[in-house]
Amino acid sequence: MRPPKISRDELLQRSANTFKRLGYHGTTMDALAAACGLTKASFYHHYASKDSLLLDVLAWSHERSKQALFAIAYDEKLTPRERFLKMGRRAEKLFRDDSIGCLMGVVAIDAAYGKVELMEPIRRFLDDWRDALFNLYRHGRGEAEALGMARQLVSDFEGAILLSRIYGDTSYIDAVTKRGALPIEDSSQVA
Amino acid sequence: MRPPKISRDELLQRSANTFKRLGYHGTTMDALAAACGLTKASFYHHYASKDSLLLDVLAWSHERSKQALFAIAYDEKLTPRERFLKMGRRAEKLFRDDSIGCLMGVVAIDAAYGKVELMEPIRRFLDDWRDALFNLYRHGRGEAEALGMARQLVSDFEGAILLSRIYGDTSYIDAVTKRGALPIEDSSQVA
Amino acid sequence: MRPPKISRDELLQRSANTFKRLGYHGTTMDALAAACGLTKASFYHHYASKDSLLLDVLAWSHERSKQALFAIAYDEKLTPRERFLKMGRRAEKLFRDDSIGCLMGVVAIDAAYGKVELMEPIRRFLDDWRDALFNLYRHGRGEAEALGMARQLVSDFEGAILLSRIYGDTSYIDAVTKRGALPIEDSSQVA
Amino acid sequence: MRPPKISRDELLQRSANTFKRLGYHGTTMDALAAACGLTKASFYHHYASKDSLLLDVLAWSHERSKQALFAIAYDEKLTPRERFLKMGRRAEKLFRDDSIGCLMGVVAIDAAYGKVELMEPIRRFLDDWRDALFNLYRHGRGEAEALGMARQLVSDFEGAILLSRIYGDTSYIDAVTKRGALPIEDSSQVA
DNA sequence: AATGAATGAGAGTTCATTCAT
DNA sequence: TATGAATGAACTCTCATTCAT
Repeated sequence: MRPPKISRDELLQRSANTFKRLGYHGTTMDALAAACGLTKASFYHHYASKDSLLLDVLAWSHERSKQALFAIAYDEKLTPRERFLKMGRRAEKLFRDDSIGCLMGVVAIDAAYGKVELMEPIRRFLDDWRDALFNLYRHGRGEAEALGMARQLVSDFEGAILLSRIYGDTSYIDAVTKRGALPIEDSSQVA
Repeated sequence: MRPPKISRDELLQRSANTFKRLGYHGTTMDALAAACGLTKASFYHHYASKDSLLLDVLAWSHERSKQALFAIAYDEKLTPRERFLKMGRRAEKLFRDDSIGCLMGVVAIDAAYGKVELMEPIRRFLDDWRDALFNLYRHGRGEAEALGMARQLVSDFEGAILLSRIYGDTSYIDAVTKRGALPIEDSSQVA
Repeated sequence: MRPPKISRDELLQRSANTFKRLGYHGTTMDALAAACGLTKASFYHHYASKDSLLLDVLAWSHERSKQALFAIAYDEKLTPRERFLKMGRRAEKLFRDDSIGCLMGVVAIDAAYGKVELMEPIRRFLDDWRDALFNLYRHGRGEAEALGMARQLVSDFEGAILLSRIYGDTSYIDAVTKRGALPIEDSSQVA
Repeated sequence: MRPPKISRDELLQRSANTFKRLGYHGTTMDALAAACGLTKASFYHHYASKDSLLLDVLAWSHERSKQALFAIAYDEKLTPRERFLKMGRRAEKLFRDDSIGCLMGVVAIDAAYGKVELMEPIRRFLDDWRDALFNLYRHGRGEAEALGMARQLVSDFEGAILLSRIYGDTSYIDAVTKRGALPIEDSSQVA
């Protein structure tokens, strides 16, 4: 049988970027198909509907962030401070891919109003991010305080990503990273 | 000539809320008309197009924030700290109106990709907000530092508004206010 | 406001004829719109979907048959035999309109498989037709027998309409009328 | 060269049933392939197009009815009356296969409007049926009268099949058989 | 022969906008 | 100004058919 013109992974990546750039409503099936080098009809061979595609894109995007971003927080080869700074650099890179923005934030604003099936995956993504940061903040302070700081940091990052998009300037993300690193004691000193 | 069924101000307010709730692409002319108690055709007596309406809505929203939010920063009857805390309370109220969100952020994500005529008003809004905060941070520190803090605070607020929308919990906004107030010395002590 | 290009009644009539001629699946929204002198988009101003139109068309068609066909069976100014013959002539005319066929039979074959919301209106139509014929057969024989005869006559008519469509020859309908009239005693003789 | 997964006969049988159930327009190539346990692409190795398949299905269905139904009329081992009653029982069985309906009637209503290439095979089928019945009615009456009776009986059967489909009750077919048997003198008496 | 992938044409539907009273 | 009706363009999705292994 004829070989696929695009792999599932590539398709999801390009669809994610398209959704991120244009928003859910702003993204047409034609735009998605074009981004994947397919015709509209061919695209439906891979996904039965725009909605089901979005759900898979959200799941794929979450998984990818887990591996490329959140996992850093649990990398025991680095000090907490190093992990945090690495996460900041990685975030700046991930959220700059193709266009500046966070797919989850975009969908939350653009399509998710009152739709539980979309809000839930988005919240799970943010929860995972928060938990990763919490893991870096927990040392040397109470759980509640660390959790509050982690929550706020996710919020800070989302704001920075949004402002970066608006001003076309990713320094907002760097600034959040810098500020967030301050309360993390360098473990090498501790050790 | 019949009298208008709805005032210009009321129409802009309701349109702003509808855009904020559903996003630009998610808002249909039918939804706008319904929100204003008009038929779609009648709505066009007030605004010639969805785009021109949006521009007016952005301007109206900016003006409103100027008076209701940014102006607080220049109220000499209050100490800087009092002004800041009042701005935080007012923000929490404004961005919770009808649905949680910031119209500017919504439009930036949903409709503004590559459209200068939309990005410019949005940036001007954020700049004004930043300037207001800058005015509270300038005392007792250098201009550059104060400007950086103000810039970051706007970003923090936008992130908090987004997370508040996603989690249905405006405490994110309060947390930003609380943290942002810390570096502002209480003028009453100073005076 | 602009005057409608077509009345509700005319629209339903023309839609009914189009469905009857082309079947449900064979009838496109374009065909319906063209039959009514409207564009496809304008057609949606009158009906929200092809399905909801079909339901209204079935109801309209039923009502029309009630008044133009079934009512004859209860016209006390005529003898039962006269009524029956008049019904036959009217049927031949109704089911020849625009194209030979019975809308209910067409939809039953073309769209109704397993769909209760379509089968029910179709059955109610046939039941009303049967009841009308029953009213003509009940005199001089038992209820059960008359009911059986009426049921079979409806079946006969539907078959005749189908064969008339296939052979392009409405004499099948006349033949059913002639045969069905035989067991009805002429009341004038009775009186 | 792999052996075919399905025989030509089986494929035609299943396709016939699918067309009968869903109508021509309602039957998709996917539905046909699924009914035959093939993929859509594989199905095209057997038939080049939906239309050419339909023609073959009509021919196959005609041939099958000839052997299983019409031939009974010429079985000299039975009396005309016995033949007729056997035909009725067989019809009830054939037209109940998979779903209640007559493929020819379904196609006539659903796809054949104005298409000679479809109407002709359908008419030939009905003509053959009529001729078979004519063979049973010719004894003891004029040719013209017998032909008229046969024509009407085919019409009666088609109506009964349609009503059976609509009401989910094959007793309509039995009733037609019973009535149609009356004018056939029992040859055993004659012989 | 079998099949997963691809596709042009078209179907049903929505939408921003215009018309005519 | 208000509004029911009308509409071209575009959108999501389906379908019969073809391609390439």
